[in-house]
Amino acid sequence: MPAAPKLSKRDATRENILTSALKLFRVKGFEPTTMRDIAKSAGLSLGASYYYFKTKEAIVMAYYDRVQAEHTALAIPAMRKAKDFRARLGVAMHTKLDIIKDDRRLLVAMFRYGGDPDHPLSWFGPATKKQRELAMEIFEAAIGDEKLPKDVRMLAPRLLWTAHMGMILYFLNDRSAGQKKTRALVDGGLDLLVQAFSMSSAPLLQPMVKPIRSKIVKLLEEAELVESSKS
Amino acid sequence: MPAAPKLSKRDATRENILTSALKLFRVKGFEPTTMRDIAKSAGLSLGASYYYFKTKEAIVMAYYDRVQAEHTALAIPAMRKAKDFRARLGVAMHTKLDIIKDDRRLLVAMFRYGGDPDHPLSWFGPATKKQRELAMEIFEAAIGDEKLPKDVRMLAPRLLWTAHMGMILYFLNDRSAGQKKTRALVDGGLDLLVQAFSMSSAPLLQPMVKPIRSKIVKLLEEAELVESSKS
DNA sequence: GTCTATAAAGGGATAGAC
DNA sequence: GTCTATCCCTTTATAGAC
Repeated sequence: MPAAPKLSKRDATRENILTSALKLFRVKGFEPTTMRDIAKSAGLSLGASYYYFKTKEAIVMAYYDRVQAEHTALAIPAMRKAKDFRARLGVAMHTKLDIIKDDRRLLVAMFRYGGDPDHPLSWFGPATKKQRELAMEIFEAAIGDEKLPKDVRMLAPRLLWTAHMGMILYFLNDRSAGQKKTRALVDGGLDLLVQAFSMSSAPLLQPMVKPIRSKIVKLLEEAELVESSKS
Repeated sequence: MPAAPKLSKRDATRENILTSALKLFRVKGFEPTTMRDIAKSAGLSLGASYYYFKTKEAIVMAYYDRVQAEHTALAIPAMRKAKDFRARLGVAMHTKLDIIKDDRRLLVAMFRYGGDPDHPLSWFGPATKKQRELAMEIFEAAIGDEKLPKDVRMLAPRLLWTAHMGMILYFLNDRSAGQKKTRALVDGGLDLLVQAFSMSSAPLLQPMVKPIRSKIVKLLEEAELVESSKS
């Protein structure tokens, strides 16, 4: 661990609030924890807490920024040591679960405004853009130089990001011990996915696969779910 | 239109509140509309409104019950007239969009607690079970007697329900005029889906397809995303 | 059973003083 | 930057009118 960087007073207070809030969220859940609880636990007034975090959800956002940074720091080096594509994908997904494993109660808040395009915390809005990009970089790295058709290569990071969102949704609802059902689903899902990738580039299957691939690409481009390749 | 069924006073008042609330939600959105607004607009006291709807979300739930009933009433007869599987699927999806087309602002409230297993309005909870089942019955009917492998046949309604949830999520975020991007995505998506179904049962492809199918079934059963077939 | 009126608990968010 | 006071809201509750 590097010498703890001297935190400005501002950052120290922020950190203090964040830590207190996460502790409470983990124990009581997101909704039952009030900003008054958080302020008290951090030894601050309610107003001061709002000075640092404009909304309760903003605290969860700050937590999630940290998750993303941690995920990058953990997954990228570990993937370098992984022996193949399948292994890299496993690392990408499982390290994410390792990081959030105790935080099901608080992650629900992240899913709250996904469907609401008018909300600043929408999944597709600018407030969450950096998080999306960071996450997608990890999947980018997981693919690495795996040999894939160009269009599949282009789609893959977003596909993996979407699968990873689904994984988190399943994880939130997974009451099995240690969320082992999620772990199993990830492993089985990735096996299938890798098989699909390899089929997508198998030379013998190209006559059947290629027109399907281009239909998919066209559909997603028109839906603006991926950026158009010709622009 | 059949002679308006005589509503009990209770039902008339409920209806009145619901109508007033929906009007406000459509104009102002879900969150900015207060129960006070709704009560005033319905010409009732705040207490009376709460007498009929315990929470603000309960109003949206009542709306969604109505959507489901309407969807059944609209889609089932229309599907009988449709000429084939693809057409029935198109009817199932597009009639849903027809019904909710002006209600993007209020449907966001339905997505709010989807990821939260502790919330009564969770997507997977008992409060929303009847809605899920009603929706799945429609997809059941859309499949009809289409010739499909037994395992695919079993999975298909849930697959379609999931796709339909994705459609709604896209729809909520679709700012194109008349949400025509959603319509196009549905059409293209269904074309691909039907192609996938037909490949799943094509005799020539069975050697390749069958092991994949059983892997998928096993995975979903273990994840309890479908009920086990052997029980 | 249906409703009004009213109060009050409790929480998110903000204004403005220090 | 930090605090107190305050606003407005959801929700619960109560007492009583019809």
